Amino acid sequence: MRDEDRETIRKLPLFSKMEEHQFDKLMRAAYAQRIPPHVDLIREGDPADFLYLVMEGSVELFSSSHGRETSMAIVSPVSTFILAATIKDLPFLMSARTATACALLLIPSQNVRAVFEDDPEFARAIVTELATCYRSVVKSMKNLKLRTAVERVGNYLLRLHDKTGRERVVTLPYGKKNLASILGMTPENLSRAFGALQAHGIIMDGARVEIDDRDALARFCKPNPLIDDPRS
Amino acid sequence: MRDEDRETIRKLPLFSKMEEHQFDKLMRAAYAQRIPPHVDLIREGDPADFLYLVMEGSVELFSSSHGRETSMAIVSPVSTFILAATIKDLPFLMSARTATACALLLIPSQNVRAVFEDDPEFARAIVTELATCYRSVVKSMKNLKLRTAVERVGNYLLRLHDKTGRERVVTLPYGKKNLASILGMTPENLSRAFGALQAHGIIMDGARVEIDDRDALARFCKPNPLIDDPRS
DNA sequence: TTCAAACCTTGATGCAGATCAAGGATGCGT
DNA sequence: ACGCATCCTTGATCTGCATCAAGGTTTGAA
Repeated sequence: MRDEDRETIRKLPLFSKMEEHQFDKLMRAAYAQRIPPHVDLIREGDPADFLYLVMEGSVELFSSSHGRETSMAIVSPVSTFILAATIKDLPFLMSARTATACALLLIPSQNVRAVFEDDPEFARAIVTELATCYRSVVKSMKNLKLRTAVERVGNYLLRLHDKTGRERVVTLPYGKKNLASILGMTPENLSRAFGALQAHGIIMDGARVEIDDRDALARFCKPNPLIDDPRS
Repeated sequence: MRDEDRETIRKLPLFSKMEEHQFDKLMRAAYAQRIPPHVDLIREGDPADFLYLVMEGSVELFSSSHGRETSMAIVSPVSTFILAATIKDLPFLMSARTATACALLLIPSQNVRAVFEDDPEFARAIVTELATCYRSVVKSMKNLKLRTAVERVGNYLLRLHDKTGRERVVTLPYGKKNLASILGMTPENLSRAFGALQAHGIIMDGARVEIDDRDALARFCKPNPLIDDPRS
């Protein structure tokens, strides 16, 4: 692993307060990987042998049962996934695949659990991380159950608009097929949703989206901080 | 608080390993309440002033936004709710109301956070609790997205059947209106779902359900441990 | 016992979104 | 430039579930 990466990781809330030698122990056991897009990483039901850290790119968490499949969440840098399974030493509840090309860091679960037992600061940091994960699943469940497909797309655009400094034009960071899956709908429906939103302040042009009238968009899709605000 | 309750609480995984004086501190600050059914306890967006423990009865977590409402989870004894909000000192993401008459214990969040800082064993226990909560939300999201309404009802019956020692007859623990909400559908549809399941091994009679052919039921609604098993 | 209220069931209809199908557009290797 | 594959869009149809409406049943109070 490059020293630069090591420093980035060390500064993450999850690792910043732990003892140096414990951090060393984790990093020595860890290894970095670069993975192309659309590669399967883990399959639900498998034992949680590693804790994953997404350094670059994005990973899709999804789940399937008896022929149906659904996307559960998208993980962006820099954050972990399957922390809960790692800590409880239980099988994964979700599968994961790369959405884009990724740089990942894998830390053996055994080491994570060992340091978790030894280093109270690390244990406390894990609490915060898990609480964040928990709240983010709750939020995405609310997003899904309380909104129509068109509203979900609209709110997604609003968040994207915020993240990119409210430039007039935003560019979709994924292919529309992926995006549809992330937003919990089929590609066909995403297409129609974009079409419908053109009556509410946006202008579509391929992957470029012009936010022409943000207020109109917001009026239509009613953003709610208890669903959309990533900090709350 | 009665000594008996105190002992029950002390034995919960969340509290069993913490230091005695820290436990004392929490319990002195806590207070017990008995609440009738269908009473609102907290409203989403409010600050998380207390951590709640359900000692008896059951509590429904739900959420609403712009006129729509949806049930998110049901909390049964003995467990906590809104732990994540308490720890992070952020507003609730869900509202809560009693589903049945309840005995609750309220612990001021400040005290929880203080002990969390002081007692590493408590911090570690919170990790386990949060990981469990996280996994249970993921499971209910999968239940919701990967199954039809009829399948959800069928799997609910299978779980109920297990919990009551696989007696031939099970009794529904809630009114059907409540049950519908818990299972994420309208009362009308729950009725129809019970009707549909009579072709797959059950015989309905009001709140009594006769499990006539468990295998047929299971064949139809395809239980999956990664959704249904509460221990995994 | 009777009446009212709540609960439950059943049928008819409506809507959101999935699925199916086909026709562009775009990109890529040769 | 060509052919081919993938992606994206659009329209038609289908399905699951919600909604609306009405009738039946249970419960509890007077």
